[in-house]
Amino acid sequence: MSHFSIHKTDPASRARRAALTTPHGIIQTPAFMLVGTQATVKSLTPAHLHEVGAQIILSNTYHLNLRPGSTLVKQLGGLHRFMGWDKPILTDSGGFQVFSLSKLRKITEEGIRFRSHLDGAEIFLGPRECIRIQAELGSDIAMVLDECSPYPCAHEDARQAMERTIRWAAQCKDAATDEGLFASGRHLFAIVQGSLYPDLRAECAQRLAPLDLPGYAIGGVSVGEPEPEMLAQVEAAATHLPLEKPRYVMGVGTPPQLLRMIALGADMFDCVMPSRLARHGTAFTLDGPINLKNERFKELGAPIEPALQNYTTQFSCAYLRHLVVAGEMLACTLLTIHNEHFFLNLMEEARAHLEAGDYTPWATAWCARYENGARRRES
RNA sequence: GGUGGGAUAACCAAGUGGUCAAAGGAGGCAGACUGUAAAUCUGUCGAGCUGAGCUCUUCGGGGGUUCGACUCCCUCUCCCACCA
Repeated sequence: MSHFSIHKTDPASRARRAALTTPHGIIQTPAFMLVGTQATVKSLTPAHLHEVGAQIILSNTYHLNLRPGSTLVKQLGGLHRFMGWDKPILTDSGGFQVFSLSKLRKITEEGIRFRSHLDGAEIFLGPRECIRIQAELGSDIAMVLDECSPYPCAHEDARQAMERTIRWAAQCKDAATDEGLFASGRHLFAIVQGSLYPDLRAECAQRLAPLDLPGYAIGGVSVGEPEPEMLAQVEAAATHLPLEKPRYVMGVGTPPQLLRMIALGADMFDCVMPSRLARHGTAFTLDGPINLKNERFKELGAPIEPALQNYTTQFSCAYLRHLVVAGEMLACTLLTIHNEHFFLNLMEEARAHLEAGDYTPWATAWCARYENGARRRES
């Protein structure tokens, strides 16, 4: 029996309702993964994670290797035990840091040489290192080392990054086999690169498919390009990925973007948006995001979103605004609970509508309300 | 009673003859944030005009010197310190 089973497909789009089995449990898809880069979803405890309905969280190879070190985590019983989270964990490879810490790195065929953003020490991350670290962390889903192109990017440069990503993917697969990753039921996902070029996206997806990995990701999106271009890249890659494997779009997106990518056949997502915006005072509502720092919430006794039930919605906008304005740390926790719940709840509804067979009309109406609400506030 | 120090934008605080509507901070109001070097960053905050810009009113009160004063002089008021 496969680790990925598709239960239902949407009659009006390429969306599908499926489930992905990992050593720490089954993930119902479409799924949103909370980002816990440094072995914590900022401001939340594992109890909160369960409460908001998290099925799986993402953590990061680069950061955990720098501090506290993957060997230590392994000694202490692995990442799950270390952080007190017993459900699945996906670890990002550090490939994205190639992009986001670009001033501190040098890329060669062997891998990436970083200057630590913490103390400037030089560190090397190649395919083998990257897999070894993720194996030590004990992640359920490891990611291959990839090279994320900046935006904009010349076709030739994008091709080179793509070629390197494909070579590294094969090396990562070998390393993962050697580490016994697959034997223990853990997964390795390859990553499609190719920047904004549909031909590269298609080629990359087609050339990665024969590796026959447990899943495929679409990377290098939402790095500054306009939304239509981002969705076009997802579509270009997704249509050439194996139907029977999970597809994970890395690092996105806004709620409407998630629904649109589901329609393009994407199954998994992760994004810092709900937690970061929470820390910056923004809360998600069915009518678009609101900035609680705004004066209009000063005396508002209503909850952020009356249609949603979570720990935070018992409080008034006025109270939450007060916490944000006063710089209280509880503001971070409460708003993160709400925002993460908002995203996870959206995925739950999407799954329900996929099962009911009315995903496309539902998603269209949902986006219309969200985007009209946001627009109404702007005017 | 004497001597010295001080009063700057609704708060703190620089400036000490023109480049000052006046640094900086705090605070207010808005904006950004998409595989987290982010509880971060950006803009804006005397008034009026839609505005690059222009006009008007500001540095305790009053008077003076000067082409020109937040900056110099006189005086008054209030605060602070020390001496009586």
